[in-house]
Amino acid sequence: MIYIPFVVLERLKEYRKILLSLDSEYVTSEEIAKLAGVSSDLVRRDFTYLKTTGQRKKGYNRIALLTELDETFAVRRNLNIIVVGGGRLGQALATYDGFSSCGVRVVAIFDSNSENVGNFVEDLVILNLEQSILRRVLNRFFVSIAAVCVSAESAQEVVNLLVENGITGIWNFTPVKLVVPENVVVVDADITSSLLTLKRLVDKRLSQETKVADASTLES
Amino acid sequence: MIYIPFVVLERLKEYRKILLSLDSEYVTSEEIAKLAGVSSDLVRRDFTYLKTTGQRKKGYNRIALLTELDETFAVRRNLNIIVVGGGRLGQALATYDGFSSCGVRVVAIFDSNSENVGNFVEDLVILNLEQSILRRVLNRFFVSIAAVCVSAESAQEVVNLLVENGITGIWNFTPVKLVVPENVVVVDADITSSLLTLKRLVDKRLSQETKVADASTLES
DNA sequence: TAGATTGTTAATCGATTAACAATC
DNA sequence: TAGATTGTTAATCGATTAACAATC
Repeated sequence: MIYIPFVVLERLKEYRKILLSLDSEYVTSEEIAKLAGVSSDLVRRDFTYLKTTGQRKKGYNRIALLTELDETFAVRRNLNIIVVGGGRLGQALATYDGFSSCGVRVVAIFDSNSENVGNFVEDLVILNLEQSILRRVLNRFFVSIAAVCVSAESAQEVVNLLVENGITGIWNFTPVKLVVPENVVVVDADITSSLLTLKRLVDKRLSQETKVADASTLES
Repeated sequence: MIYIPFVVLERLKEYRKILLSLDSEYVTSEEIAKLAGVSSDLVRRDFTYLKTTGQRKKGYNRIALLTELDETFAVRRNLNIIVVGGGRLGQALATYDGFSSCGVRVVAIFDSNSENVGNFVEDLVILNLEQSILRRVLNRFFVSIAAVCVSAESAQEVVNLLVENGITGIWNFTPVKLVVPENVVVVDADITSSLLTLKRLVDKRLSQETKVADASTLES
């Protein structure tokens, strides 16, 4: 597996999304660049981390690029995960359409609230988050990844239980900074981060508008 | 508003999360650095973008730092948004606990599926996504931001409608690359991006394990 | 052919780290 | 005081851009 710098990976994901939105046979670095908001030089430079090469005057074969990007992100490789937390978010996640096209399968959904246990979320029954059941599911389906959608208050406790029972990857949908052993990986996915980006953008725009208004006032 | 580079903003969000997870009066750059997985030099350098200064031998006042970070991300400033899409994800978002502490209020939830219209999501009724109703809500509550949680298929169409009616900020929960006019901002929030990060990490770990296994095989 | 586009080298720019004086 | 920690300067490192030869 070739090492690819973090910033490049982030852009490759964006290029992938762009390629999925197009439908022509060939795309040029310039086309991709425009949609991604970067320079075409950067796009070509990023593609040097891939094996796929372009054709002069034509550009890159869109499907070939997509295929390699899917390999880069292991899209085709099947991955079984569990969802922990049977609230609205957990349910939304457990039934997320996009998983099938990314090789992800939710094999079970857990909740520690006995009110939710036993309820159906489409064709999955919410299981009691309890050591023996958890272990059986993890072994049976070779699960090492858990999507954690519980309340902020119980997040760390739940994660501890998961880790004790062999989970080595946490997909963290809570806003909590989780503490885990070295061998466990946390990928943060809660919306706070993008929310703060949004709020700063709105705030920036407001202050710019104020500036513009001030300027016009001065001019008049 | 002081300009802060993108990468620094991303780290500031992480520091904020870390500071929220601690409870001491003072924190040192070293403590934060350890939890964030960066060097303490970098933390101090990042803090030069803020007005808050530390105290030698003591570190930084945690609350003072948090207060300034909250200002940086406009956490206290109230922002009214609408949620578009009344499915599981839309419902999860409309009832998201974290909004209140970030100054965000969901003032309405829309859906174009007549089956969902009229249903309650806690104390909000799902409204019909229709121009006249939309306009009235946007004017009444001074809304410029819409969280879009509709299906991938209808995403672009829905966004067009929103933009035509004055929405200038899209919080995009669909995996679609949206096309919008220049004056409209899109902040992507769908989980595909973090999912691909997760899958690559898992894949990397698997290939490392294979390598280790190979090595031991060779040794034996 | 001429024009368009890739792929790559060299130059620039920006971000991180190393180092350390200041000082609580 | 001595030790710990900040804040900043200088050195390094890495990432982006500029430029252009190759060529379809």
